[in-house]
Amino acid sequence: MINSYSSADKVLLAVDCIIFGFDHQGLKILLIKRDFEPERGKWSLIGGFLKRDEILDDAAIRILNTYTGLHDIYMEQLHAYSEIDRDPVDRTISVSYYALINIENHNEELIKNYHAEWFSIADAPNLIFDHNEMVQHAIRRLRYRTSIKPIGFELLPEKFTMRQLLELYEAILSKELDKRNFISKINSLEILNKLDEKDMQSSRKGSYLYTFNKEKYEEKLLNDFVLNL
Amino acid sequence: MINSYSSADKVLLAVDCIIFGFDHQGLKILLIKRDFEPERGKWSLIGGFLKRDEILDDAAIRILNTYTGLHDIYMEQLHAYSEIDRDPVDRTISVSYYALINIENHNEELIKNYHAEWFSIADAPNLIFDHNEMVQHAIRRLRYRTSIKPIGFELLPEKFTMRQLLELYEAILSKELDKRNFISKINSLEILNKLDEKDMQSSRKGSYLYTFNKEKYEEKLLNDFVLNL
DNA sequence: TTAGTAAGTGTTAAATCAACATTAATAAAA
DNA sequence: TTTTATTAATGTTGATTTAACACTTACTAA
Repeated sequence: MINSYSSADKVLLAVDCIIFGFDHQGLKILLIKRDFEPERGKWSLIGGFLKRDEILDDAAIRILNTYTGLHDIYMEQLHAYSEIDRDPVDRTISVSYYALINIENHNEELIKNYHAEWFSIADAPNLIFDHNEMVQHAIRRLRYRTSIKPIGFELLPEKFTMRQLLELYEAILSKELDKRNFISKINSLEILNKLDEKDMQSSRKGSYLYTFNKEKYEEKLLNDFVLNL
Repeated sequence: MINSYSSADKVLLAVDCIIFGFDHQGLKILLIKRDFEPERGKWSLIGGFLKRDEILDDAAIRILNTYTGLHDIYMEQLHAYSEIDRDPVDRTISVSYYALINIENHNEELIKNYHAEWFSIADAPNLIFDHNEMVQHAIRRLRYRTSIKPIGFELLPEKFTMRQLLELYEAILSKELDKRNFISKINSLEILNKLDEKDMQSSRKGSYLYTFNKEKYEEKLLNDFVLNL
């Protein structure tokens, strides 16, 4: 009988988070050095087990909060991984989530205590289980997301320069973009506020700072568009 | 301790399949009238439980085969659903898959025995649990898929007319398409073989039959493109 | 005052898209 | 055999979008 609750096998359900951040060095992910078995001492994604009274989205939020201290983070479910021996201890199915966070906002204390660390995508260490695959999958998804929704609000500081935004897009898409075309395409979305203030760090001339127009940004988040960069 | 296997709760893991078919009436899904509790007698997606020695993809294949007799079907994982009481019997997380099948190829015997039936998307009955949501989600995904990969090979008979292909796209995207523009865009993909044979059912003039060029089709499946219809 | 550096800014040719109507082929009916 | 009815097949054009490209400006520090 195909549909029998009694004969069905129960499994552990884990949640693993691919946490993306962005700084002057590019796109990064937050990894943790495991101090528990199995694979103690190796690097892995941040994860945990689903609780009986919890939905997956909440488990992802809880896990992210535990390790970073952050609330109200943009997260999206990605995929369920179910290879039989993906976790050697017990049959565990893992549902991956990716999160976008502002790298400056996390709780450094917490991160240190958990032996977590930011790695540039390019030189991240090898990860346990199928976590490398999860990361690759998440990058593909992030790239896709970038083509149909605005991005940056979650990853950039409140005030940022056009160059920072450009470099964020270049990091995600991993290709060079034409500065002038980029600016006019971004401007056509009408999601930015240009401030009167300049950032004087990067050049003698100084570059104007921008913020996101939260209302318009969120409207665009809901209604997908096509952004050809 | 956040990472403790012993204290973690195990759950049932189900797989539910949104099975799409296409015929002269449009896009359809295969539903089953449950003859087991809970919700006996109501309509639901075709589903089952994950077995201990099975990965999710294989469970989906097994379930689809059980109800339709079909092998080698295009399937894709969609999403994991985890609301606490989504299944009233026991805590069950369900991973949905969508499948594309040629509606003429299924095993009618099997389908009848299981009280399964094809419904047009538009007038499908209300479904149990969160299955309505799963269907909506699957339609959105199918629509997206259609914009970046070729479609039709899985859903149409081996030989088909340009009109059938057009109507398939119209059904999926639920909008009318310009025939001439559609044809030239499809032709530019170079995935069709035009046969010397005509289908005389639909008109006095008769319309040319096409087949998919399997190699080129599969190449396009791998390398996403943008198809603006 | 000068030199150096990154910021800021528009134009154009090429490609793509969207809108649109007439002729062709055939079978059935007269 | 001719006419009629029906759907299939086919290209052009103006509008829009995209991609490529280089010089001037503003400011600081020497």
